[in-house]
Amino acid sequence: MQREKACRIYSILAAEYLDEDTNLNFLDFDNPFQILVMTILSAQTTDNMVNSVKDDLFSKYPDPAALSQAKQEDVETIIKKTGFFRAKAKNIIESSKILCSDFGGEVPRTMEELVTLPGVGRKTANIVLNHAFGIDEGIAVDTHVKRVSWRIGLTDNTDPVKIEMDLTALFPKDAWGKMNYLLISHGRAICTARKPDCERCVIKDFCRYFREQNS
DNA sequence: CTCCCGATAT
DNA sequence: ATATCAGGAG
Repeated sequence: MQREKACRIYSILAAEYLDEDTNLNFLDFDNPFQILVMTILSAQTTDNMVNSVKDDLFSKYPDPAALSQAKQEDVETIIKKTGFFRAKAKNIIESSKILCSDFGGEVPRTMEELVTLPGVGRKTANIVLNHAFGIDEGIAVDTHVKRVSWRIGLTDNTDPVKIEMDLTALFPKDAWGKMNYLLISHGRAICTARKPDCERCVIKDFCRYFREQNS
């Protein structure tokens, strides 16, 4: 994929999904601690499901100090709807302990430090860096970004790290956060996993998958 | 690679 | 009934 073509795709998607008021968030957070915890909870569930437990979770555990001392069973009950609740409860409690012991109770601002937290991989770290601190370290590659960028032909890889390298090479740095948002928006609305609605797709003329379906 | 796990769409 | 959802750890 050439940069010029990628840039064209970006422009079309931006016109479709971005306006001046778009905040680029799917998770409803108030501070870095919240976006960190909520992104850990977002694995293999919907953003709406994570947003629905926000108030119950943070009214009881508003900061790392409080969550680090929580009973795992109590946290499990609150976050159960998000799935993987035992592993996630353990991870957000343990991560809170590390925030207190190693980072002065603050969310660290580097990739290397963030991925030391249990439940935090490269995707979650990229989300925290971009949304909490406005840092474009890379592009968060989740299931939507992976599927849509592969279908379009922005990448030929299936490994998330390689996909991220392809995408960051293709787009200017100040577009990385927006590209993540655009690919997810398009993946949810049109380029769905099961039955993509190619007829209503605004970038079908640039899409490898659409071309192959009609050949 | 498997496991973690509930809610929803198809 | 089964695939899928803002993934990560072992």
